[in-house]
Amino acid sequence: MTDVKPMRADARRNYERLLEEAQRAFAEHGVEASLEEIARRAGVGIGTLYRHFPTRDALLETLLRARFDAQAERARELLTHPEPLNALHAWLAGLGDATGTFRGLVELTADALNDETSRLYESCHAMRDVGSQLVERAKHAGELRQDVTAHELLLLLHAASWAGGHLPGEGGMQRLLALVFEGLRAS
Amino acid sequence: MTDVKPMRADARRNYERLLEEAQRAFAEHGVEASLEEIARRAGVGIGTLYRHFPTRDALLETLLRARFDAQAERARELLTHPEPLNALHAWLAGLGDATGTFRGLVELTADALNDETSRLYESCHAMRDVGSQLVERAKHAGELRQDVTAHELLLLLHAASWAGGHLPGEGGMQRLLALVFEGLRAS
DNA sequence: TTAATATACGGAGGTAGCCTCCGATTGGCT
DNA sequence: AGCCAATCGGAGGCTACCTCCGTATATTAA
Repeated sequence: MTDVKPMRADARRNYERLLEEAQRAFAEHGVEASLEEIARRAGVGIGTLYRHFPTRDALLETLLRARFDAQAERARELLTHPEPLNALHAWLAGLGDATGTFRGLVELTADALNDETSRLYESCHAMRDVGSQLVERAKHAGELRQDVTAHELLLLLHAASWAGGHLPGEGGMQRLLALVFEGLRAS
Repeated sequence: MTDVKPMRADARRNYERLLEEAQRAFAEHGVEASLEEIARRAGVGIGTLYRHFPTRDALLETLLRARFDAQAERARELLTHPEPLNALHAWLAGLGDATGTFRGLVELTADALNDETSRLYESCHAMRDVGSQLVERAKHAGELRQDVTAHELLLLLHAASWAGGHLPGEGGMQRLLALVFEGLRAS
Protein backbone atom coordinates (compact mmCIF):
# COMPACT_ATOMS: atom_id res chain seq x y z
CA MET A 1 0.00 0.00 0.00
CA THR A 2 0.94 3.64 0.27
CA ASP A 3 3.39 3.28 -2.61
CA VAL A 4 3.13 6.86 -3.77
CA LYS A 5 4.69 7.66 -7.09
CA PRO A 6 7.53 10.12 -6.66
CA MET A 7 6.50 13.64 -7.59
CA ARG A 8 7.77 15.25 -10.69
CA ALA A 9 10.75 17.51 -9.97
CA ASP A 10 8.91 20.78 -10.58
CA ALA A 11 5.96 19.63 -8.52
CA ARG A 12 8.12 18.77 -5.53
CA ARG A 13 9.94 22.08 -5.83
CA ASN A 14 6.73 24.05 -5.82
CA TYR A 15 5.27 21.98 -3.01
CA GLU A 16 8.18 22.83 -0.79
CA ARG A 17 8.33 26.49 -1.66
CA LEU A 18 4.62 26.72 -0.89
CA LEU A 19 5.10 25.19 2.53
CA GLU A 20 7.91 27.61 3.32
CA GLU A 21 5.91 30.63 2.36
CA ALA A 22 2.79 29.34 4.09
CA GLN A 23 4.73 28.95 7.32
CA ARG A 24 5.94 32.54 7.03
CA ALA A 25 2.54 33.90 6.13
CA PHE A 26 0.63 32.07 8.87
CA ALA A 27 3.21 33.08 11.46
CA GLU A 28 2.93 36.68 10.39
CA HIS A 29 -0.75 37.11 9.61
CA GLY A 30 -2.44 34.25 11.41
CA VAL A 31 -4.32 31.33 9.94
CA GLU A 32 -6.42 33.64 7.76
CA ALA A 33 -3.41 34.77 5.75
CA SER A 34 -4.13 35.29 2.06
CA LEU A 35 -3.59 32.14 0.02
CA GLU A 36 -3.09 34.17 -3.12
CA GLU A 37 -0.23 36.00 -1.49
CA ILE A 38 1.33 32.75 -0.38
CA ALA A 39 1.22 31.53 -3.97
CA ARG A 40 2.60 34.85 -5.20
CA ARG A 41 5.50 34.82 -2.77
CA ALA A 42 6.25 31.23 -3.67
CA GLY A 43 6.47 32.27 -7.32
CA VAL A 44 3.64 29.95 -8.25
CA GLY A 45 0.16 30.31 -9.75
CA ILE A 46 -2.82 30.14 -7.45
CA GLY A 47 -3.98 27.03 -9.27
CA THR A 48 -0.80 25.26 -8.28
CA LEU A 49 -1.39 26.04 -4.63
CA TYR A 50 -4.90 24.63 -4.80
CA ARG A 51 -3.75 21.49 -6.60
CA HIS A 52 -1.26 20.68 -3.87
CA PHE A 53 -3.50 21.79 -1.01
CA PRO A 54 -7.20 21.68 -1.91
CA THR A 55 -8.22 23.58 1.22
CA ARG A 56 -6.65 25.93 3.74
CA ASP A 57 -6.97 23.17 6.30
CA ALA A 58 -4.99 20.80 4.16
CA LEU A 59 -2.15 23.29 4.03
CA LEU A 60 -2.31 23.92 7.76
CA GLU A 61 -2.50 20.25 8.53
CA THR A 62 0.67 19.56 6.59
CA LEU A 63 2.45 22.26 8.54
CA LEU A 64 1.08 21.16 11.90
CA ARG A 65 1.08 17.39 11.79
CA ALA A 66 4.75 17.10 12.73
CA ARG A 67 4.17 19.43 15.62
CA PHE A 68 1.18 17.45 16.84
CA ASP A 69 3.09 14.23 16.67
CA ALA A 70 5.89 15.78 18.69
CA GLN A 71 3.38 16.73 21.38
CA ALA A 72 2.05 13.20 21.54
CA GLU A 73 5.59 11.91 21.85
CA ARG A 74 6.31 14.36 24.64
CA ALA A 75 3.24 13.11 26.52
CA ARG A 76 4.55 9.59 26.27
CA GLU A 77 7.85 10.65 27.77
CA LEU A 78 6.17 12.49 30.61
CA LEU A 79 4.25 9.37 31.60
CA THR A 80 7.38 8.26 33.47
CA HIS A 81 7.93 11.59 35.16
CA PRO A 82 8.05 11.13 38.97
CA GLU A 83 5.45 13.85 39.67
CA PRO A 84 2.23 13.12 37.78
CA LEU A 85 0.55 16.48 38.29
CA ASN A 86 3.60 18.48 37.35
CA ALA A 87 4.05 16.27 34.33
CA LEU A 88 0.50 17.04 33.23
CA HIS A 89 1.01 20.73 33.82
CA ALA A 90 4.23 20.72 31.82
CA TRP A 91 2.58 18.93 28.95
CA LEU A 92 -0.33 21.32 28.83
CA ALA A 93 1.99 24.28 29.00
CA GLY A 94 3.92 22.98 26.02
CA LEU A 95 0.74 22.37 24.12
CA GLY A 96 -0.42 25.88 24.93
CA ASP A 97 2.77 27.31 23.50
CA ALA A 98 2.32 25.27 20.36
CA THR A 99 -1.22 26.45 19.73
CA GLY A 100 -0.09 30.01 20.28
CA THR A 101 2.30 30.12 17.33
CA PHE A 102 -0.28 31.19 14.76
CA ARG A 103 -2.98 33.68 15.52
CA GLY A 104 -6.30 31.85 15.20
CA LEU A 105 -4.82 28.41 15.60
CA VAL A 106 -6.53 27.74 18.94
CA GLU A 107 -9.95 28.25 17.39
CA LEU A 108 -8.99 25.83 14.68
CA THR A 109 -7.80 23.02 16.92
CA ALA A 110 -10.66 23.47 19.36
CA ASP A 111 -13.13 23.17 16.52
CA ALA A 112 -11.27 20.26 14.99
CA LEU A 113 -11.90 18.22 18.14
CA ASN A 114 -15.63 18.46 17.50
CA ASP A 115 -15.70 18.14 13.75
CA GLU A 116 -15.07 14.66 12.42
CA THR A 117 -14.87 15.92 8.86
CA SER A 118 -11.92 18.18 9.68
CA ARG A 119 -8.57 17.12 8.36
CA LEU A 120 -7.08 17.97 11.73
CA TYR A 121 -9.56 15.77 13.62
CA GLU A 122 -7.39 12.70 13.55
CA SER A 123 -4.17 14.30 14.75
CA CYS A 124 -5.99 16.27 17.42
CA HIS A 125 -7.66 13.21 18.82
CA ALA A 126 -4.52 11.14 18.75
CA MET A 127 -2.91 13.81 20.83
CA ARG A 128 -5.82 14.04 23.20
CA ASP A 129 -5.78 10.31 23.81
CA VAL A 130 -2.18 10.32 24.95
CA GLY A 131 -2.90 13.35 27.07
CA SER A 132 -5.72 11.47 28.74
CA GLN A 133 -3.25 9.03 30.13
CA LEU A 134 -1.41 11.87 31.83
CA VAL A 135 -4.69 12.99 33.33
CA GLU A 136 -5.62 9.56 34.59
CA ARG A 137 -2.21 9.10 36.10
CA ALA A 138 -2.49 12.37 38.03
CA LYS A 139 -5.93 11.41 39.26
CA HIS A 140 -4.79 7.96 40.26
CA ALA A 141 -1.92 9.47 42.22
CA GLY A 142 -4.51 11.52 44.09
CA GLU A 143 -3.03 14.79 42.90
CA LEU A 144 -5.86 15.90 40.65
CA ARG A 145 -9.56 16.35 41.29
CA GLN A 146 -11.41 13.19 40.35
CA ASP A 147 -14.30 14.94 38.66
CA VAL A 148 -12.29 16.61 35.91
CA THR A 149 -12.14 14.95 32.53
CA ALA A 150 -9.31 15.07 30.03
CA HIS A 151 -11.70 16.69 27.61
CA GLU A 152 -12.47 19.48 30.04
CA LEU A 153 -8.82 20.00 30.82
CA LEU A 154 -7.90 20.26 27.18
CA LEU A 155 -10.71 22.69 26.68
CA LEU A 156 -9.52 24.77 29.62
CA LEU A 157 -6.07 24.78 28.14
CA HIS A 158 -7.43 25.97 24.84
CA ALA A 159 -9.36 28.62 26.68
CA ALA A 160 -6.26 29.79 28.52
CA SER A 161 -4.30 29.78 25.30
CA TRP A 162 -7.01 31.77 23.58
CA ALA A 163 -7.12 34.28 26.41
CA GLY A 164 -3.34 34.57 26.41
CA GLY A 165 -3.50 35.50 22.75
CA HIS A 166 -5.91 38.31 23.54
CA LEU A 167 -3.67 39.86 26.15
CA PRO A 168 -1.12 42.55 25.38
CA GLY A 169 2.06 41.17 26.99
CA GLU A 170 3.78 37.82 26.84
CA GLY A 171 3.23 34.83 29.10
CA GLY A 172 -0.46 35.48 29.62
CA MET A 173 -1.36 31.92 28.83
CA GLN A 174 1.09 30.49 31.33
CA ARG A 175 -0.21 32.74 34.09
CA LEU A 176 -3.79 31.77 33.45
CA LEU A 177 -3.01 28.09 33.13
CA ALA A 178 -1.21 28.15 36.45
CA LEU A 179 -4.13 29.93 38.06
CA VAL A 180 -6.67 27.44 36.82
CA PHE A 181 -4.43 24.51 37.48
CA GLU A 182 -3.87 25.41 41.09
CA GLY A 183 -7.60 25.25 41.63
CA LEU A 184 -7.80 21.75 40.21
CA ARG A 185 -5.50 20.07 42.70
CA ALA A 186 -7.14 17.36 44.72
CA SER A 187 -8.14 18.72 48.09
CA MET B 1 -24.29 70.55 24.63
CA THR B 2 -25.44 67.36 22.96
CA ASP B 3 -28.37 69.15 21.34
CA VAL B 4 -28.54 66.90 18.30
CA LYS B 5 -30.75 68.02 15.51
CA PRO B 6 -33.62 65.62 14.96
CA MET B 7 -32.97 63.27 12.08
CA ARG B 8 -34.87 63.63 8.88
CA ALA B 9 -37.81 61.27 8.79
CA ASP B 10 -36.41 58.98 6.12
CA ALA B 11 -33.04 58.89 7.84
CA ARG B 12 -34.54 57.82 11.14
CA ARG B 13 -36.61 55.15 9.40
CA ASN B 14 -33.57 53.71 7.68
CA TYR B 15 -31.49 53.90 10.82
CA GLU B 16 -33.98 51.80 12.68
CA ARG B 17 -34.50 49.27 9.94
CA LEU B 18 -30.74 48.85 9.72
CA LEU B 19 -30.47 48.14 13.42
CA GLU B 20 -33.24 45.56 13.24
CA GLU B 21 -31.63 43.71 10.38
CA ALA B 22 -28.18 43.99 11.90
CA GLN B 23 -29.47 42.36 15.08
CA ARG B 24 -30.91 39.52 13.04
CA ALA B 25 -27.82 39.09 10.91
CA PHE B 26 -25.35 39.14 13.80
CA ALA B 27 -27.45 36.70 15.79
CA GLU B 28 -27.61 34.35 12.83
CA HIS B 29 -24.16 34.66 11.27
CA GLY B 30 -21.99 36.08 14.04
CA VAL B 31 -20.24 39.41 14.16
CA GLU B 32 -18.75 38.87 10.70
CA ALA B 33 -22.14 38.91 8.99
CA SER B 34 -22.14 40.61 5.61
CA LEU B 35 -22.86 44.32 5.86
CA GLU B 36 -24.07 44.40 2.27
CA GLU B 37 -26.67 41.80 3.10
CA ILE B 38 -27.81 43.77 6.12
CA ALA B 39 -28.30 46.81 3.90
CA ARG B 40 -30.06 44.69 1.30
CA ARG B 41 -32.45 43.19 3.83
CA ALA B 42 -33.15 46.60 5.27
CA GLY B 43 -34.12 47.77 1.77
CA VAL B 44 -31.38 50.36 1.79
CA GLY B 45 -28.28 51.11 -0.26
CA ILE B 46 -24.90 50.15 1.11
CA GLY B 47 -23.93 53.81 1.16
CA THR B 48 -26.74 54.50 3.58
CA LEU B 49 -25.50 51.86 5.96
CA TYR B 50 -22.01 53.30 5.95
CA ARG B 51 -23.28 56.82 6.49
CA HIS B 52 -25.15 55.82 9.62
CA PHE B 53 -22.48 53.42 10.87
CA PRO B 54 -19.02 54.21 9.51
CA THR B 55 -17.57 50.94 10.77
CA ARG B 56 -18.76 47.51 11.77
CA ASP B 57 -17.81 48.34 15.33
CA ALA B 58 -20.02 51.40 15.32
CA LEU B 59 -22.96 49.26 14.35
CA LEU B 60 -22.15 46.64 16.95
CA GLU B 61 -21.59 49.24 19.60
CA THR B 62 -25.03 50.73 19.04
CA LEU B 63 -26.56 47.29 19.42
CA LEU B 64 -24.54 46.37 22.47
CA ARG B 65 -24.32 49.52 24.52
CA ALA B 66 -27.71 49.01 26.14
CA ARG B 67 -26.77 45.48 27.01
CA PHE B 68 -23.48 46.57 28.56
CA ASP B 69 -25.18 49.19 30.62
CA ALA B 70 -27.65 46.60 31.88
CA GLN B 71 -24.76 44.42 33.03
CA ALA B 72 -23.22 47.29 34.92
CA GLU B 73 -26.55 47.98 36.56
CA ARG B 74 -26.88 44.34 37.52
CA ALA B 75 -23.46 44.46 39.18
CA ARG B 76 -24.59 47.41 41.25
CA GLU B 77 -27.62 45.48 42.43
CA LEU B 78 -25.55 42.46 43.34
CA LEU B 79 -23.30 44.55 45.57
CA THR B 80 -25.95 44.20 48.26
CA HIS B 81 -26.38 40.47 47.82
CA PRO B 82 -25.77 38.68 51.16
CA GLU B 83 -23.26 36.19 49.70
CA PRO B 84 -20.41 38.06 48.01
CA LEU B 85 -18.86 35.11 46.19
CA ASN B 86 -22.16 33.85 44.86
CA ALA B 87 -23.00 37.36 43.79
CA LEU B 88 -19.78 37.55 41.82
CA HIS B 89 -20.40 34.17 40.27
CA ALA B 90 -23.91 35.13 39.29
CA TRP B 91 -22.72 38.32 37.70
CA LEU B 92 -20.01 36.62 35.71
CA ALA B 93 -22.46 33.96 34.58
CA GLY B 94 -24.80 36.63 33.30
CA LEU B 95 -22.01 38.38 31.54
CA GLY B 96 -20.96 35.11 29.96
CA ASP B 97 -24.45 34.58 28.61
CA ALA B 98 -24.46 38.07 27.18
CA THR B 99 -21.18 37.65 25.33
CA GLY B 100 -22.41 34.36 23.96
CA THR B 101 -25.29 35.82 21.99
CA PHE B 102 -23.31 36.58 18.84
CA ARG B 103 -20.66 34.26 17.53
CA GLY B 104 -17.35 36.12 17.70
CA LEU B 105 -18.52 38.61 20.25
CA VAL B 106 -16.20 37.36 22.98
CA GLU B 107 -13.16 38.02 20.82
CA LEU B 108 -14.45 41.49 20.20
CA THR B 109 -15.04 42.44 23.82
CA ALA B 110 -11.81 40.83 24.98
CA ASP B 111 -9.89 42.84 22.40
CA ALA B 112 -11.82 46.00 23.20
CA LEU B 113 -10.50 45.90 26.76
CA ASN B 114 -6.98 46.29 25.43
CA ASP B 115 -7.58 48.71 22.60
CA GLU B 116 -8.25 52.27 23.62
CA THR B 117 -9.17 53.24 20.10
CA SER B 118 -12.04 50.77 20.00
CA ARG B 119 -15.50 52.22 20.17
CA LEU B 120 -16.39 49.53 22.67
CA TYR B 121 -13.47 50.39 24.96
CA GLU B 122 -15.41 52.80 27.08
CA SER B 123 -18.46 50.64 27.73
CA CYS B 124 -16.31 47.60 28.40
CA HIS B 125 -14.21 49.38 30.96
CA ALA B 126 -17.16 50.96 32.68
CA MET B 127 -18.54 47.47 33.10
CA ARG B 128 -15.26 46.10 34.34
CA ASP B 129 -14.95 48.81 36.95
CA VAL B 130 -18.25 47.94 38.53
CA GLY B 131 -17.35 44.27 38.37
CA SER B 132 -14.16 45.02 40.25
CA GLN B 133 -16.18 46.09 43.22
CA LEU B 134 -17.84 42.70 43.31
CA VAL B 135 -14.42 41.09 43.25
CA GLU B 136 -13.05 43.24 46.04
CA ARG B 137 -16.11 42.55 48.14
CA ALA B 138 -15.69 38.80 47.76
CA LYS B 139 -12.03 39.07 48.67
CA HIS B 140 -12.75 41.24 51.65
CA ALA B 141 -15.30 38.73 52.88
CA GLY B 142 -12.52 36.14 52.73
CA GLU B 143 -14.40 34.05 50.19
CA LEU B 144 -12.09 34.59 47.23
CA ARG B 145 -8.36 34.08 46.82
CA GLN B 146 -6.53 37.32 47.52
CA ASP B 147 -4.12 37.04 44.63
CA VAL B 148 -6.70 37.07 41.84
CA THR B 149 -7.38 40.37 40.11
CA ALA B 150 -10.62 41.55 38.56
CA HIS B 151 -8.83 41.73 35.25
CA GLU B 152 -7.80 38.10 35.46
CA LEU B 153 -11.26 37.04 36.48
CA LEU B 154 -12.86 38.84 33.59
CA LEU B 155 -10.33 37.29 31.27
CA LEU B 156 -11.09 33.85 32.67
CA LEU B 157 -14.76 34.48 32.11
CA HIS B 158 -14.11 35.47 28.54
CA ALA B 159 -12.02 32.36 28.16
CA ALA B 160 -14.81 30.18 29.52
CA SER B 161 -17.31 31.91 27.31
CA TRP B 162 -15.08 31.40 24.31
CA ALA B 163 -14.61 27.75 25.12
CA GLY B 164 -18.34 27.31 25.64
CA GLY B 165 -18.91 28.62 22.16
CA HIS B 166 -16.56 26.01 20.75
CA LEU B 167 -18.36 23.14 22.37
CA PRO B 168 -21.17 21.21 20.69
CA GLY B 169 -23.91 21.23 23.37
CA GLU B 170 -25.43 23.98 25.46
CA GLY B 171 -24.31 25.18 28.86
CA GLY B 172 -20.64 24.55 28.25
CA MET B 173 -19.68 27.97 29.46
CA GLN B 174 -21.54 27.58 32.74
CA ARG B 175 -19.90 24.25 33.44
CA LEU B 176 -16.42 25.59 32.81
CA LEU B 177 -17.03 28.74 34.78
CA ALA B 178 -18.19 26.70 37.76
CA LEU B 179 -15.13 24.48 37.49
CA VAL B 180 -12.72 27.38 37.42
CA PHE B 181 -14.62 29.26 40.06
CA GLU B 182 -14.53 26.45 42.52
CA GLY B 183 -10.77 26.49 42.34
CA LEU B 184 -10.64 30.16 43.16
CA ARG B 185 -12.32 29.98 46.54
CA ALA B 186 -10.18 31.15 49.41
CA SER B 187 -8.62 28.17 51.16
C1' DT C 1 -48.53 75.82 -2.78
C1' DT C 2 -44.35 76.28 -4.45
C1' DA C 3 -39.53 77.05 -4.56
C1' DA C 4 -34.97 76.65 -2.39
C1' DT C 5 -31.71 74.05 0.03
C1' DA C 6 -29.72 71.24 3.26
C1' DT C 7 -29.90 66.52 4.09
C1' DA C 8 -29.88 61.91 2.85
C1' DC C 9 -29.98 58.21 -0.64
C1' DG C 10 -28.14 54.58 -3.79
C1' DG C 11 -25.21 52.08 -6.28
C1' DA C 12 -21.34 52.08 -9.56
C1' DG C 13 -16.69 51.08 -9.31
C1' DG C 14 -12.12 49.94 -7.50
C1' DT C 15 -9.87 46.59 -4.37
C1' DA C 16 -9.08 42.10 -2.58
C1' DG C 17 -9.77 37.32 -1.59
C1' DC C 18 -11.88 32.68 -2.66
C1' DC C 19 -11.98 28.81 -5.78
C1' DT C 20 -12.54 26.36 -10.47
C1' DC C 21 -11.53 25.23 -14.92
C1' DC C 22 -8.93 24.32 -18.92
C1' DG C 23 -5.52 25.54 -22.57
C1' DA C 24 -0.48 25.82 -22.43
C1' DT C 25 3.78 23.96 -20.78
C1' DT C 26 7.23 20.79 -19.33
C1' DG C 27 9.58 16.79 -17.07
C1' DG C 28 10.72 12.07 -17.76
C1' DC C 29 10.87 8.11 -20.51
C1' DT C 30 11.82 5.56 -24.75
C1' DA D 1 14.28 13.77 -30.61
C1' DG D 2 9.68 13.11 -29.68
C1' DC D 3 5.72 11.77 -27.10
C1' DC D 4 2.37 12.03 -23.36
C1' DA D 5 1.04 12.21 -18.84
C1' DA D 6 1.77 15.26 -15.16
C1' DT D 7 1.81 19.83 -13.89
C1' DC D 8 1.36 24.71 -14.36
C1' DG D 9 -0.79 29.38 -14.51
C1' DG D 10 -4.06 32.69 -14.35
C1' DA D 11 -8.40 34.31 -16.37
C1' DG D 12 -12.93 34.53 -14.82
C1' DG D 13 -16.96 34.32 -11.87
C1' DC D 14 -18.25 35.14 -7.24
C1' DT D 15 -18.66 37.76 -2.74
C1' DA D 16 -17.42 41.28 0.36
C1' DC D 17 -15.36 45.74 1.70
C1' DC D 18 -15.57 50.74 1.39
C1' DT D 19 -15.72 55.45 -1.10
C1' DC D 20 -17.47 58.85 -3.86
C1' DC D 21 -20.69 61.74 -6.04
C1' DG D 22 -24.78 62.57 -9.02
C1' DT D 23 -29.63 62.21 -7.81
C1' DA D 24 -33.69 62.45 -4.96
C1' DT D 25 -36.44 64.17 -1.19
C1' DA D 26 -37.88 66.12 3.44
C1' DT D 27 -38.21 70.41 5.41
C1' DT D 28 -38.55 75.20 5.77
C1' DA D 29 -39.54 79.61 4.31
C1' DA D 30 -42.08 82.56 1.17
